[in-house]
Amino acid sequence: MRIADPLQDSCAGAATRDCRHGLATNGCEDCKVRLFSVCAALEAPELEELDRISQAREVPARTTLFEQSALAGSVFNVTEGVVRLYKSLPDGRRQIVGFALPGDFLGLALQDRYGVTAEAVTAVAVCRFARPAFLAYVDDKPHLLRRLHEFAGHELSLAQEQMLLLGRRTAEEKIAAFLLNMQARYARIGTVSVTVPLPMSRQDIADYLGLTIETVSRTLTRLAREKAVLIVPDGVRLLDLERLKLAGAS
Amino acid sequence: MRIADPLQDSCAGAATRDCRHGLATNGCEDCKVRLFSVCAALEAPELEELDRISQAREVPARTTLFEQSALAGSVFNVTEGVVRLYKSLPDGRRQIVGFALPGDFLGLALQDRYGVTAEAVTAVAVCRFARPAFLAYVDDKPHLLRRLHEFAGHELSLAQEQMLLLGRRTAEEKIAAFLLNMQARYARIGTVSVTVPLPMSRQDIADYLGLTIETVSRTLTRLAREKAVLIVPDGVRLLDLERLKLAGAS
DNA sequence: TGAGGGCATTGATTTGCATCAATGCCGGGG
DNA sequence: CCCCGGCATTGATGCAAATCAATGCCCTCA
Repeated sequence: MRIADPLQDSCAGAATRDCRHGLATNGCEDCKVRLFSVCAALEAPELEELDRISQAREVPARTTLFEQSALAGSVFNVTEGVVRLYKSLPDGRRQIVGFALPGDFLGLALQDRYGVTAEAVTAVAVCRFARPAFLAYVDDKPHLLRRLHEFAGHELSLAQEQMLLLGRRTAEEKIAAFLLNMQARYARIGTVSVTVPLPMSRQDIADYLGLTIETVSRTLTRLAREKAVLIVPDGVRLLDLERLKLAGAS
Repeated sequence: MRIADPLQDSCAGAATRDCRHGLATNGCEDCKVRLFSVCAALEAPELEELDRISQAREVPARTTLFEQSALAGSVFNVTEGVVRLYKSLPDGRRQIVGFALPGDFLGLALQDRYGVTAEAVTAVAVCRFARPAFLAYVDDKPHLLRRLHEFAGHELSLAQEQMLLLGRRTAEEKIAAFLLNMQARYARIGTVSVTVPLPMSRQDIADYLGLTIETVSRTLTRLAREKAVLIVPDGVRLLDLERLKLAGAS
């Protein structure tokens, strides 16, 4: 099966990264570069152990990786594709709390149950760790623990930023912030381009920003009409960054 | 100075808790019970070291403990009172991302800058740790690191729940969920009562739930009119829990 | 090739909450 | 005692975004 590659756009040459477990940036045969990985320096014996407890897995779009309130049996590192994380209300209302891109960890909260559901938006490749093995591996490595903790802290910061967005920003500000944020995230994993890939549906974007599909669509077309963006297949080209930053600034 | 005590309400006898640093539940002279503290078992020598790097502090209402994007120099544990944590937009819009009650930690994200501003809502007592000392103390104690990490994971879960609330719930659902949540939190620190203390202003509640003061006020009076709650000075008495849970359930 | 389903766009209309505005309550200070 | 300022409540009105509804554009598949 061919894996959809969100990195391919305008970055074909440099996009050949396939770190299997996302935990190292050096010493690992499989790893090229992963700037935002959890641990920047693991030694060879540790890496071998890591390889033993990790398991690469590829799944097609719309696959559920784990479900909210299920027993948290695995920790995942996304290596290819996009995953949506969401919570649902009994009546079907949905809030996407984040999109995981290559390099992101899932289930790191280290609680006994998952707090969200994780679904592949595109075809996805992940590296799976059995939780007990992962915990055992991590437990006597303070530098790794520290790093994981910082990672969690960063996640929390992002969540708080998203609360500000959901609670206090207008539709246009939400869209602008979302586009700029996606561009920044793709840039970090190697896709530097004014064209931001948007592999998720309008419904996903709406459920992430606390809007409806119609409002997302209208706001995007308005931004396009005003020459702030250009809507292209599966993405958006950012034209007037100043205009967007004006709306989306933190 | 007399410290305002959110625990006093209907719990006068059991409310004599004054854990100075919030990091232990046994072996510590100063500690009575702190069920949700970070570490349930620290040994005597470790506690002495902890005491050396901690510093009790009492501040009046409206004091700023730290400001968004300031260098994170301290970690705090709240021992008395209520603290609001918020982010602001340049034009003054504000989103409160959480209220810290006794036992809660502030600045645990372990990033070099604070992501939010922390202000005392009531008079507040905190235990302050210098960050470098705290990090040094914690660094070679894997069990503590683990516990801190779990703590951060829990925070993240709460943040995600709040995103669902901000993005997808109606005004009435937001208020109901808020009241039930506050009751649960006070119950955990010893105040078991149908009367939930609300030491923060309507503006604070509005900024927490992504509403306006007027909507908060109207929704509360509607709930009161419908006999779901009874509004009392500095708080709300919950009358019809079923009705509230119907609206506020996760 | 054309029926049918999924998704996005666009328009018309409604509505939940915000905004604007007035009043009331209370506590502190002269 | 009364004035004042801060906060909460309540009512009238406005508006941004939701809802309802129609259309179009791919796809896929028979």
